[in-house]
Amino acid sequence: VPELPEVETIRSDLAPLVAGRCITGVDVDPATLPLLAGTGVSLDALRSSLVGRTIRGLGRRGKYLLFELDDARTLVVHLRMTGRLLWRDGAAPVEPFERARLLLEDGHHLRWSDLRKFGTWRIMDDLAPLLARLGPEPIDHAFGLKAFAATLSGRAAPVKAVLLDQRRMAGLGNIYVDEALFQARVRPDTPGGQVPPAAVRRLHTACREVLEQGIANRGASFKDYVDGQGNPGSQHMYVQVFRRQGKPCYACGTLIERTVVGGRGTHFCPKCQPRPRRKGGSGAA
DNA sequence: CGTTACCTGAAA
DNA sequence: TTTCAGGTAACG
Repeated sequence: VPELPEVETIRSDLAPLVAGRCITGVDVDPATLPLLAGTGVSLDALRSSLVGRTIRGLGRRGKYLLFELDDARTLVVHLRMTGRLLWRDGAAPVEPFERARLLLEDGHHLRWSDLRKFGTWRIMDDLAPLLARLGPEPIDHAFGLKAFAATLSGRAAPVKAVLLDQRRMAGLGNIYVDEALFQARVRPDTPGGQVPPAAVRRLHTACREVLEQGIANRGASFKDYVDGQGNPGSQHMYVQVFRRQGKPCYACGTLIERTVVGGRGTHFCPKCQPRPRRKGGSGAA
């Protein structure tokens, strides 16, 4: 249940282990294959794309992991809700909910575990169509306030929905969005276009900071997420609002509330994150 | 734009 | 037994 910090942690764990290694085999549970690789993709086709290829490097864009292959193609992996990629000795026991594995020349395996089978592996010749669907990285300092403000400007959708939309910016998910909105003191259901300018500035900074904190803490392990070695992160110990409904706000003591915004469970402090004043308050706070 | 479906297990 | 889950694509 990986968002940008969790995917980045896995990437940084696995990159030095897989770089320069040749793939010597691929196994996939037949019942999972059409969900994992796409309907109509045979195991033979997947093997012919991967076996014999050397992994040049491991990249990331948004929540996608990019295994760069030596034939200029890319194995694009998305973990969705419960996907895991685990670096294991070839003799290690089968993982819980293991659905696939990549065999590497040094005897290690990358084990793919995915309880809910939502995760995907796709071989892509050209990443352009994928990248075109993704907005900028919120942690990229080149993604400035002006561009950020433009994504919110004029939008009627709740600011939370805008921040979750991977086409506008890529990498935030439900945990970090709630945390960023708390840090910026913005109520999640505020229409994007009605977030006051000062709050837009705070939110721009908050999105970067919560993601960077998540990376520093190696991700949030509420339930399913583990890193590339199978170890949990610690970011869940430091969340301010996510899944803290009914508990006191660390800043003011008011009880955290839970609602649904954009179809997602949403957590906020009703006092620290007030509704913006609608009339006469359109100027900077 | 909001809602539904995809899949499975844990928790209520 | 029912509801819920950190994601996204496909609906209406």
